[in-house]
Amino acid sequence: MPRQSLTEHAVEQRRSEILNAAMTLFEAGGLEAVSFRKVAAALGCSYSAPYRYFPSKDALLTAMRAEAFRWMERSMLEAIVPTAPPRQRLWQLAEAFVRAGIERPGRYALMFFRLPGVEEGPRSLELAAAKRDSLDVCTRTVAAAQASGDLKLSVDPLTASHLFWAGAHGLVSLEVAGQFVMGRQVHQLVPQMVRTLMHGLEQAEADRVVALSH
Amino acid sequence: MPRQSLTEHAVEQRRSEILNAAMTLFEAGGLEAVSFRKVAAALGCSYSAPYRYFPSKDALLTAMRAEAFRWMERSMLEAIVPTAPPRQRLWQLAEAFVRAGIERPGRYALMFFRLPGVEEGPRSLELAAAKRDSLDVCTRTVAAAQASGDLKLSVDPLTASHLFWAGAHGLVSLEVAGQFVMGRQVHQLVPQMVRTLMHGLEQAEADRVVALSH
DNA sequence: CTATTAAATTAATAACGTCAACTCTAGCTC
DNA sequence: GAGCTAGAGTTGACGTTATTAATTTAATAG
Repeated sequence: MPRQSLTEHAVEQRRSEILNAAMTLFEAGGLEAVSFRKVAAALGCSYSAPYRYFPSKDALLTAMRAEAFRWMERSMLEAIVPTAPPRQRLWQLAEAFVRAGIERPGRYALMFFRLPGVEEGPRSLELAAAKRDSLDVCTRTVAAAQASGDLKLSVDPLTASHLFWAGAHGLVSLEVAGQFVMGRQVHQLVPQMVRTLMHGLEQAEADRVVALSH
Repeated sequence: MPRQSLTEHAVEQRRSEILNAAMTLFEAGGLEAVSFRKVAAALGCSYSAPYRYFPSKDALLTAMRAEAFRWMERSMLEAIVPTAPPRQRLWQLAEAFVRAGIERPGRYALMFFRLPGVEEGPRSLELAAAKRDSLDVCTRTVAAAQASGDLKLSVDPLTASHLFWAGAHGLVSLEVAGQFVMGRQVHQLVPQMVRTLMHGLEQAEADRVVALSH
């Protein structure tokens, strides 16, 4: 074998350099500020060099989306105080999710918005994994709260976390995607959403109490 | 005055011809299939002609987004049976929302996804109006249900409709934006979401009952 | 008919994604 | 060390795009 190729680590290094440059560009000027040529210019290399690490712009965008999910996962994990009571951890998580989304609408949009075509390629295990992992944070928190007896829900943790996640995402997305929720701050609506969902999912319990008391 | 300019109606006609062509192209091949040149080709005119009706591609995209909201509004209105009990109308609305989103993910994505840059231009009153009107369908339905006494919520109709809308959108968006809700059909989750929100918002009532019964 | 003027076309520019051909260079075999 | 080799990077090119300026077309008022 002739010339030893870059170590796997070095390749990963390059990849993340390119990715970082692309994210910085995106952060500064939105999607239209992201092009192979600008990324390459920022990196001081030729406009075609990044092709060795990302086969297409689509692949670069997909990697950016995965990175956005990882960032959200980190944001949530950092906000959760491990010593806090389980139920409160769920609140911390919701708050972190919303705060992250509002503070960095671009990154947030990257998570959920289909950019290039209509199809979501089945490719990119990386993106799928990043998605799963970030949702898992929510599922685990719910499961922990439920296991500790701090939270009694009428559905399984996965369903509950889907509902929480969707509720929070719906609100943030409405805020991020335009002044839908017009005069109001999502900050006010999200607690309401979480509280309502909690109460609703505990409803079965309450119903039982009502039924018993009759 | 020399050559009479197109009547306002004729201009509107042209605009919607262009818009329809763009939507058809989008429907068939996603965003990347939409370009002034392809639209013009489909219309049989020069690639620069549409510029007289849409000052930029951004403007065309914005109009497409507004059209997507109008479509959603129509879908919901068509699904609501005016003679049905108010509470059931809310269910019909939610179902219609979800069905529309799942059946035409492209159009749905158009509604909520920021396409070009990160900024949502303050321009386009048309888009803002289309957004408002489609949400209004939900708000009015909730308000009617509440006014008729069929639905007793602990919050005002606007807040409630924001929560319903966000909940449904969150789920559909998760489904549309990728296989997030993995093995499950949103069809199952949406009723759960609506039911949970309803129960949660009626919780105050239930709590009162519980309190009274003690 | 002529002047006027909106509408439409053409030509041109700059940027883009992508690819093929090329150069360069570090290491392997001998 | 000489020469080969393959991977990393560069350049040039092609086709497409959005957008603008210059130009042409055509209809109507006088």
